Amino acid sequence: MPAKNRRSFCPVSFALDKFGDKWSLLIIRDLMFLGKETYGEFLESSEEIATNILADRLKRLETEGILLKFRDPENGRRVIYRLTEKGLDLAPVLISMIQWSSQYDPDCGAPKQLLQRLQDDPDDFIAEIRSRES
Amino acid sequence: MPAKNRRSFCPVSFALDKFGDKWSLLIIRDLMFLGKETYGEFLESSEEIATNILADRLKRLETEGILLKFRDPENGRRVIYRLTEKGLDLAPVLISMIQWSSQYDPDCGAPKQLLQRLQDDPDDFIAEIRSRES
DNA sequence: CCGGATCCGTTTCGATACTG
DNA sequence: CAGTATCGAAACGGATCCGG
Repeated sequence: MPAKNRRSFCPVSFALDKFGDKWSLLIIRDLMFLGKETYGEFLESSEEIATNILADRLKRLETEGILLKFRDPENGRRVIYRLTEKGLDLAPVLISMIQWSSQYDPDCGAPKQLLQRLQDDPDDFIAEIRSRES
Repeated sequence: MPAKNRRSFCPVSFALDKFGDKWSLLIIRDLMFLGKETYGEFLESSEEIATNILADRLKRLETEGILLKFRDPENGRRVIYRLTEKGLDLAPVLISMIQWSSQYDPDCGAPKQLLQRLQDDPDDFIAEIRSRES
């Protein structure tokens, strides 16, 4: 049976407060699964986020400690965004969303190979995400 | 390395389109973890959703096939909402959000016992959610 | 009463144009 | 390339009303 003290159960709303809008998780997906890391690359995503919204969400996610921002040491004009540990720890959330979507829309674009791997050994996949540099 | 065909990778946005707003996942949480099943019970949640927003989200989630609505056979005036299979299959998403929140805010209200159980044997917990009647 | 629908002031979002 | 500024559109929240 469910918990009695309903008032104090708010882990879901804690998470939604951090990334529960229309765009934040898409940015995190870009970083985690599509290897993107610059403002311009996020803009290229098929969902077509507006520039002001993107800037706002990047700022908020940085404030939340989910991603961090720094200049490319090899190209001072390039700004790079990267997931922090806290952001990388969102991998299971993204993965379960991808699995659910694939179950109910097989044509949603998740590669079969990726799905198989996520099912067989998700921890291995997460480990790879973490180890990825540049 | 990330996939090349970025255009066609949209499982995350598929999911967000279904429940990626401020309220839908909170309703699903109420159904899945707090044993709520009526309009009035959803209104009592600490996030204080407005009546018009609640009605709209319930309708949308029903349209998406995530929950269904029917009259209480034992009380014709009572309307009951319940998760469908498709809705129950969102359990891993909710669970990973709860785990993430608990990791970064231990005071967010997830009972230690629940967390332990989710970590030890999540499938067992999901099975219980599924088997729950009334 | 319960489960909404309607109206309306306010906040937030987002498309576009523009800038350092 | 990486953002701001502006301004109309949409969503939200609160109050109130309505039907069974």
